[in-house]
Amino acid sequence: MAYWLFKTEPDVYSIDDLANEKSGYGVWNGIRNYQARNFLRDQVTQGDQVLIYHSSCKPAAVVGVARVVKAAYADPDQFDVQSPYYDSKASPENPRWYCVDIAFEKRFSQAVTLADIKQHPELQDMLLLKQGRLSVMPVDEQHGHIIEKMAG
DNA sequence: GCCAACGTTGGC
DNA sequence: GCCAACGTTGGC
Repeated sequence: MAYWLFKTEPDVYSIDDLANEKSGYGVWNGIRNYQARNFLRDQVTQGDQVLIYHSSCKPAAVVGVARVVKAAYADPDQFDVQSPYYDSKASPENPRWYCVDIAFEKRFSQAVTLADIKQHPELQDMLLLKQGRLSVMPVDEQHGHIIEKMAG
């Protein structure tokens, strides 16, 4: 069972928005970065755990956990001319971008901030600290456990 | 609001 | 296919 970290800007879509989805799950779409796309398309599996990370806010932090309920499928927004995520080079026969469905699992009583992670000696190897701009990334299982423990 | 990191675009 | 210019992300 793999761990992932998904970033989101809480102003756009927060963990509370995910928790409040009437359908019981949220569509994780709008990923338009090839490295993140490849993880999403090729490796994110139903049942995987996802650390939800709020970015571009004070403080940036891992705020809770979700679970993948549906593996990658073509992101419908890439075909929607009205959508900001529209991509003229993508077609249903040849999709370029993918999304997954995730279900809210829990919100941490205590968010684990980026500063907390930077201070923890055992978390120095996290991709989060090495590649700041990646929005979907794998997390070592040990690292995931440490973060869950820090959240109390 | 600034700026570093880094991905993408486009001219050659 | 190289690389400069440009745009975006995201922490501070």
